[in-house]
Amino acid sequence: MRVVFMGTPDFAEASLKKLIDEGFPVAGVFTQPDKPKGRGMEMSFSPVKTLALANNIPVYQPEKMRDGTALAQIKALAPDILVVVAYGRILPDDILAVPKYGAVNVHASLLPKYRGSAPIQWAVLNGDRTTGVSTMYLAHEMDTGDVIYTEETEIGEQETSGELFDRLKDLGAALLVKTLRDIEAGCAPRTPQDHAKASYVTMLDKSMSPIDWNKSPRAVLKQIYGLQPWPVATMELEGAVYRVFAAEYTENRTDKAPGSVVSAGKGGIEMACAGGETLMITQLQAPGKKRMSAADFLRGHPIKIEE
RNA sequence: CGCGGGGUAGAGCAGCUGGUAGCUCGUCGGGCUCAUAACCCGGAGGUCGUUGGUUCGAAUCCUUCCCCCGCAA
Repeated sequence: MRVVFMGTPDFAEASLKKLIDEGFPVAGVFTQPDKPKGRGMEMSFSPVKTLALANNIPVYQPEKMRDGTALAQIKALAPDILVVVAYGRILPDDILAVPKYGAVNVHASLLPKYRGSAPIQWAVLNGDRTTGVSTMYLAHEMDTGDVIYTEETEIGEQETSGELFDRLKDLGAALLVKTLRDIEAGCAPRTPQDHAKASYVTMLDKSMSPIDWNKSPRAVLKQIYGLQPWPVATMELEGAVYRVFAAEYTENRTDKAPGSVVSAGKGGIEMACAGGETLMITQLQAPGKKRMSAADFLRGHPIKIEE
């Protein structure tokens, strides 16, 4: 089964690696054009490109998908199937129609829930207990295609989006292999999505970072873990904005207004939330500093508790 | 040359209008206590990231490089 792979970030890299390891012939790889990244704006390759180069797989990085160039390249590669994982581009129908088995996609949610850009993060942010990965056929509209397989997994109470991301990319890769094998064997199921139950999620942005202490401790905690590794929840303390990385539930109650510091000690910084409940902040990062435990932070930044 | 913050005892910080360094915690020893993440007394621990320079003298001023962090992508 001759494969052409399209993808860009590490989530896609995991799937490509699995395909290579499992012996699928990958005829070519499409990935986003190189862009300057990081401090110093150095040019960098996408994880998928780096992996493809290391395996001597031809890499294609078209700027446009609809000017015919990409279509010609794909036709020349003559794939049996097109595998698209977090490529970051909408593919025109004429490209999807090239391979005889069509185009399949790995999506990090239990479709039709969480169609869109950041399904993993939103599953955490919304406090879901479980989520999963799905493989589906690509359709004209994004994430609406028929589902092939899904696999569910639990979300840890204090699991960050990044950690969940790492697990799901491997689950997705394994599910992709199963999907391709069964498609080739002709025994892959094909289940239309229940579009009435569909939900959509958008990309995260920094405006979601500031913590609203008028929410429940669990909602705040999920915000803290869901926004990692990016854009990271933030809180204001004595005039400065801190990035918050970890928190623990408490049994305590307080009369103080949400957002007040209830206590600050070795256990962390205890903040008042909605309904008199509190949440213990245990790891944060001051501007220009590395992230550190709240206890370490307090040694150099004693906090005055207002009665 | 994308913009900016920072590198000082094990940890977190202060000192930075130049005169060989201080705070909190930790650690070690002793004391007090039924007891303690409590309290008291005492001790150890730092070539102040690196290179060169200015100076009678630099953590403090200028310079080289390294590393960390945020923004932007």
